[in-house]
Amino acid sequence: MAKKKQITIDDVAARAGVSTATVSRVLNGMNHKASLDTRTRIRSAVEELEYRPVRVGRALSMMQSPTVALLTPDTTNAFYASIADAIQTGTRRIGKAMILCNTREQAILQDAYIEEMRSHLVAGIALLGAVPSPGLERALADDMPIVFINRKSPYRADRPFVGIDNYAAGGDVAKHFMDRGYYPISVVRGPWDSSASRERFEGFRDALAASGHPIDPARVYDSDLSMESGYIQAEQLLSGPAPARAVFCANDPVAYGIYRRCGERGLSVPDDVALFGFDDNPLNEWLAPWLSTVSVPSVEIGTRVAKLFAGSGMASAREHPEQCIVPYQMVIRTSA
Amino acid sequence: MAKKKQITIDDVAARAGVSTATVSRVLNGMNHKASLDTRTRIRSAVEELEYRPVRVGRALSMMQSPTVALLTPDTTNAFYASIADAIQTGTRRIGKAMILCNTREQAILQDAYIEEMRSHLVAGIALLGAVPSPGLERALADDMPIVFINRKSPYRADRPFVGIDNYAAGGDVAKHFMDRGYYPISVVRGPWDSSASRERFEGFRDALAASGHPIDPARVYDSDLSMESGYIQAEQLLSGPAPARAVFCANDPVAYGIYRRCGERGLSVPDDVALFGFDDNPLNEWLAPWLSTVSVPSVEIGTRVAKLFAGSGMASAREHPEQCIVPYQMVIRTSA
DNA sequence: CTGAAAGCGCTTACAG
DNA sequence: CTGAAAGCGCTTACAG
Repeated sequence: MAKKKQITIDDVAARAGVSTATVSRVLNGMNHKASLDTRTRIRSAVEELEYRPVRVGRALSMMQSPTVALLTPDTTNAFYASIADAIQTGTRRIGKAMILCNTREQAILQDAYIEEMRSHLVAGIALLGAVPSPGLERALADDMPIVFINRKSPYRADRPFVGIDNYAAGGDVAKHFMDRGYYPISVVRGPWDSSASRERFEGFRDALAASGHPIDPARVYDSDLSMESGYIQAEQLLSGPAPARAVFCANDPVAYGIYRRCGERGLSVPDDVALFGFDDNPLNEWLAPWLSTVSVPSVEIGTRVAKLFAGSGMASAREHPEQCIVPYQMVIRTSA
Repeated sequence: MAKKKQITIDDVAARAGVSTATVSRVLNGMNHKASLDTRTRIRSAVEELEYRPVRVGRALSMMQSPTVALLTPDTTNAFYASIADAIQTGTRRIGKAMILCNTREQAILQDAYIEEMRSHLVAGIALLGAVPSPGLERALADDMPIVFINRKSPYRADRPFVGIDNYAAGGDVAKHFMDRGYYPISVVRGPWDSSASRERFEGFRDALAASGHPIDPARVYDSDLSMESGYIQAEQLLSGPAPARAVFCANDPVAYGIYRRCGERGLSVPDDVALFGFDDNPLNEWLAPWLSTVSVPSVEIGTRVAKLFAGSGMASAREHPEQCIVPYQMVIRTSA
C-alpha cells in the first residue's frame, strides 16, 4: 500500500553481503545457526534500510497469515467487546493481527465468515458465541484451528474452549435466591443453542430441584439476550396473580430491560422484585451499579484465547484440545 | 490453515483445459476477454473442485491484501463500536476483511499499528479518532490511503474525511440553550487534539459570543470523553456560588457521568441543570432515554468509509481526497 | 480470445 | 554456518 518501492529481504541480503536465506533465518531467530558477525551485519543492514518484512510474503510461503479471526455475535455488546479487546491485545503480543467479524448469531453469516477466513489463511479462529451450522461442522471435520469462547462447540465437545463453568454458576445463583428466601422464582434464559445459556439454566434448575423447590415450568421465559427481550418478557413476569419475586436473567442486558419495566410499573428492585444478571457487563459500573451478577473474567478469557494462537497456528492445541475453565465470581450488589 | 491440500487455480485450469491466466481473468470478471464456452467450463471446474482462491496469493501478486484496518480509540465505546460494525459490514460487501486495532488514544500505539498494517499490505486504513503522531505524519507523506473519521487529519487538512460539521452542531446547541434561556452555561469539552471536540467547542463558543453572551472561560472544563471524567468534573460544575444551569457535554458518556453526580447530589435534570450530549450513543435508547444530544449517523459514516476502499485501495480517493460531510440531527429529549 | 513465463517477498529442504 | 534454487498461489504484461 505504500507508494515507496518496497525494501525486500534481498536488499538486506545484498547490503549485508549474505544470502537471503541467511537473512531470513536470522530474522526468524534461528540464531544458533549464524555467526555473530553475520548477525550484526544483518542487523545493521536492517536498521540502515529501515527494512520491514512484507508479511504477505511469509504468509504465502508458510501458507498461514499472521492473523487471527474473531467471530462475535454482537460487536456492540460491551461484554463481548471487552473480550474482543483482550484478544486483540493478546494476539498483537504474539505478532498477529485480529480480523473482526460480526456473525449476528446467524448460522449463514457464521459459515460465510469461516469460509472467508480460511481463504485468508488465518492462523486460527476464535469463535465467540458459536451457533450450530453446517459450515462449522465441516470446518471442525477439516481440523481447522477453532477455539470456542463462552459457548462450547455444538459438535465435538472436546474442541478447545475457554470460559467459565456455567452450570456451577447457575447453581450458585439458585442457592443465593434460596438463602434470601425469594419466592416465587422466575428465570429468563437465553437461547437453547448456546451451551452457556443452557448450562446456566440447568445448573439453576437442578439446584432448585435438589433443594426441594423445583422451578415451575410456567415461570421459565426465553430471551435473545437483548435488553429488548428482557423488557418484553418483563410484562408477563411481573403480572398475573403471582408475579415473580426474583428473576434470574440470562445476562445483564436482559436485567436492564426488566429493570426498566419495573421502573415504569413503579416496582422497586429489590423490594418488590429481585434481579440477578450474568457476565458483569462493563456497563454495570456506571449504569447499573446496583445489579447483582456473575462476573465472567472477560480480560482473562481474551488473554487465554490469544495465547492459544501463539506459535504456528495452534498446532498443539489442535492435538491436545484444551478445555480452559476460568473462575467466575458472584457479585452481590443490591438488586438481589 | 486447512489440513486438506489446497486446491489451486492450476487445478481449475487443468480441469477446464485452459491456462491459469485465463482462469484468473475469468474469475476476476474480465469476461469480455473470454469466450462463453471457456467461461462455462471454468465455472463448472470451480464448482466441481470447490475451488476457493487463496487470497494471500493474489495479495502478494498485487502487493495489496484484501483487508482494511480500523484504528479506533476505544473498542468498548458503543458509538465507536457502531461505526466499526458498519465499516466491517461495508468492507465485507466489497470483499475485504477488517482488522481491528485499539489505539487507546495513544500516539505510540497508533504509530505501531500504522507500521504493522503497512506491512500487512492493507488496502487502506480507517482512522477513527486520530491523534497527532510522527508515524501518522510520515504515513501521510508516503501517501498511504488513510481515511479520517470523525476527527480530521492533524497534518494535511485535505485528506479524505468522513464525519459531520462539528462547528455547526456546536452552534446549534448554543442556540438551543439560548432559546431556553439557560444561564449560566458551562461546557465540558473533549481533548484539544481532536478536531471534532475542538470544533464543537468553537462553534458553541462563537455562537454564544455572537449573541452577546460570551462564555465565561472559568466555565470551560476538560474531559477525556469518559463517563469518569464527566463524573469528576461535575463536582466543580455543580458547586460554588453560581452552579451551572446548563452543560454542553463533549459526548454522551460525559453526560452520563454528570448525570450520575446530579443524582447523588439530589439535583434534578433538567429542572436544576440541563444536560446536552453528543453522538447519540446507541446506549441512550435503553439507558439514557432522557438525554438531548446531537445524533451522529454512525452507520452512514461506516458505510461511506467502506465505500472509499472499494476497488484497488482508494487510489481514486488518494488523488481526489474527499471530504464527506454527512448530516447530523439535533435530538431534543427531556434533559435540555 | 488465449497461453507461456516472469514476478510479487518470503521460507526451507538440500547440498556443501 | 551458509547459499542456490525451488516453491507458496496468484496476476499480468507480452506475444500470438
